[in-house]
Amino acid sequence: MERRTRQRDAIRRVFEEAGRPLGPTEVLDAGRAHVRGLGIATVYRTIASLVEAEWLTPVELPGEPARYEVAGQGHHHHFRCRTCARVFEIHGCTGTIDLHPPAGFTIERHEVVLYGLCDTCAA
Amino acid sequence: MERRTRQRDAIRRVFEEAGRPLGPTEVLDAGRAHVRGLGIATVYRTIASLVEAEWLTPVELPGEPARYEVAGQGHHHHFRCRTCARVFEIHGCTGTIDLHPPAGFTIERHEVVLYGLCDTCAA
DNA sequence: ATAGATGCAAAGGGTTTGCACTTGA
DNA sequence: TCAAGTGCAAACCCTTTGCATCTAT
Repeated sequence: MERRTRQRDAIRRVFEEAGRPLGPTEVLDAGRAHVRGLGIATVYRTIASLVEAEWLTPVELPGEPARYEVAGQGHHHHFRCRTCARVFEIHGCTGTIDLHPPAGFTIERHEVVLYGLCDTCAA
Repeated sequence: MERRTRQRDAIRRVFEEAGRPLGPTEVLDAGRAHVRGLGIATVYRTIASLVEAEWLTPVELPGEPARYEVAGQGHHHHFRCRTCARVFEIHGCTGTIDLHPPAGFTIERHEVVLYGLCDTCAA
């Protein structure tokens, strides 16, 4: 991520305007509105360097290709709509999980993924 | 899943003896100890029909190919060892998660995945 | 000018499918 | 017997990589 290019500006802008985690194909589609001929390889390479630069964070859900969101948003969970398949960030979730692992197992972290209907699809 | 074959017996046995979720490659490797020349396509097809028959349940973890476990074990979470990458079933976990989704969002279910060190790798 | 970035196409990994051969009932 | 099941190889999908071309500095 050394030079500033139209492609990279467009890809960053797509993430900023989306406000939710996006997959490479979603980025490609939205990015082509800004840069005609944008290639999928450029999307993947740019995402990789933005993750490396900690400007993006990977969001991985079970059984699906990785999405990415703008980094630095603090602790939150992710919500996937079962109808439109879009993923949203859910802030303000609290809760505790009491873990009783088998003897000898050490739990270092956990991931929580929520599923349901988003506002648009529920309407 | 209409005929009984050496391959299918071997694959079911591999799952029963493993006692933890297995991926197709793990099944292939273990299955070849019982049936020489076992093919990966047969593993995939047999897993698919065992899932269809509800004898197996898919276990999907973020960013990884699906694993499968013997069905009918009630509610439990999954634990992935960061060192050996094996996945274990964790029963007896309790906890609550207070969810405060945005207005209009409906949460129907959630998934929890635990990460850490298994007993063997911690030793 | 020139090294970094891009786009295309080919290559990679995991999974699925087509097809001729094998085998269970 | 003969349709279901198997193994191989090719096809697929998503992602990464090689390479000639383009471009920001």
